Amino acid sequence: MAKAQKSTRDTIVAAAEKLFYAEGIRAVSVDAVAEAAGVTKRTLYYHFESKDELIAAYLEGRDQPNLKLFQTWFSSGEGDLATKVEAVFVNLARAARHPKWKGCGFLRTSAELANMPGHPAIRIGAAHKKKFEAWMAETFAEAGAGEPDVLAKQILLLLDGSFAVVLLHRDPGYMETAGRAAATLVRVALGGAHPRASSERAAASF
Amino acid sequence: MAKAQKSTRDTIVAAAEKLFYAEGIRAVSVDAVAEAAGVTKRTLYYHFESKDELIAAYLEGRDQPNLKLFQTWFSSGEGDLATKVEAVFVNLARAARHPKWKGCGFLRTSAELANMPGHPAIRIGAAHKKKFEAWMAETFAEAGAGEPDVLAKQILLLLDGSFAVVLLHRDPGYMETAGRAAATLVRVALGGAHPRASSERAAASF
DNA sequence: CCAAGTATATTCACTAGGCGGTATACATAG
DNA sequence: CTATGTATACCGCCTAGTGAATATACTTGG
Repeated sequence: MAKAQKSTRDTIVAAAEKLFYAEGIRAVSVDAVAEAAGVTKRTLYYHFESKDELIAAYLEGRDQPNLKLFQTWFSSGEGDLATKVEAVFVNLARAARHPKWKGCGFLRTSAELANMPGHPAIRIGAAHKKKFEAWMAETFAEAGAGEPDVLAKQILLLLDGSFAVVLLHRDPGYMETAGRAAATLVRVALGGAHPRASSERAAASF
Repeated sequence: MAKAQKSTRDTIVAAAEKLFYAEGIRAVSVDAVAEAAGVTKRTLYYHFESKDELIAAYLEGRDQPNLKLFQTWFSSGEGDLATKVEAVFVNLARAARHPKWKGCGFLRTSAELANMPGHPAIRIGAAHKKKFEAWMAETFAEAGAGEPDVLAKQILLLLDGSFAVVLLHRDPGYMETAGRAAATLVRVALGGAHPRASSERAAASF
């Protein structure tokens, strides 16, 4: 169903995605996107009201594919839950070794637009990360982990941390280190034993 | 030593810091920095060769103060090592609740300049984070933690992850969650016991 | 079954202002 | 009188966004 024939709008979004991800939002002009898409700027502005709307469309288009990718990586992990979580990080490290890798488009956009807190693109990014977190929380809950919501947030923190750190140092090894940390946290939450199993100190000390 | 009298150069850097941090690098023009500093653009270009050099000076100026702040927060934690590490995150959460907080200037800059990997500002940011990591590693080594270098990287990942996540969601609660994760990892590395104490699976499974 | 009309999609040419950076000249201090 | 620092004015280019005309595709009337 749905003809595969690429509409003009899709062509523009595809060009925007490539450029925005490679160069950054503010570094790429609307003219550049239009030229890369093979249309005039006026045509672009027929399909999008503003550059901001184009940015939003770019991220909107990355939401589902990215989530699917994480889920595929997770499923590919052979072993217990901790190993599957770690597999996400190992695969991410592999992806980060590709020369065109430039971090997480959602996080980079939120960094660039930090002075526009309500920007639609930021809301889309926030929703994307919330979906990841919800998926993780559900997975942990099914496995019977203590405080699955907290654990999900911690995995997200390690994931986004590795995006940020690897972008800065250009050393994907950090992702594998993050994966080990994630696996440790999962095992503590599951096997739950040795280091004060994390309950009943819910708020942090001071 | 060193007269406190603010030189023109320092005034410019101070103005650049305020604007770059609040609005982002590419969103702020050289004219805007000059005006905020109360000098003409030509004067600014007498003290700095280019905008890139000004960006580098901005981050250079944040290096030591930021590190000192982390160390102060760490020392303020009353209790064992894990509690002191957690204190860094708790204090960071408090800072992040300030309305002018806009994440980590180093990480945001590296996100904005992701298409210029060798940029001086990125090198300064990388060096800054390495200093943090080295300080953590040394602290953990003194405490006799297993694999202090790995643990230091994991704390850094949680720290930078919380910068990224909180910038996106505007929910400093994530920092406290990261602090709990950090404390757990420290306890596992110190008390070292229950969940396969992390040695001898150094590389990740596949 | 074709003509007229209309909605969609696209183009060229343009604006008004902002951008990083500079040529030149002037002040002040040693 | 020279070195350091500051100012005015400017350059060429790029920026997001637009006005008006046009081409294509679908409807509708006869």
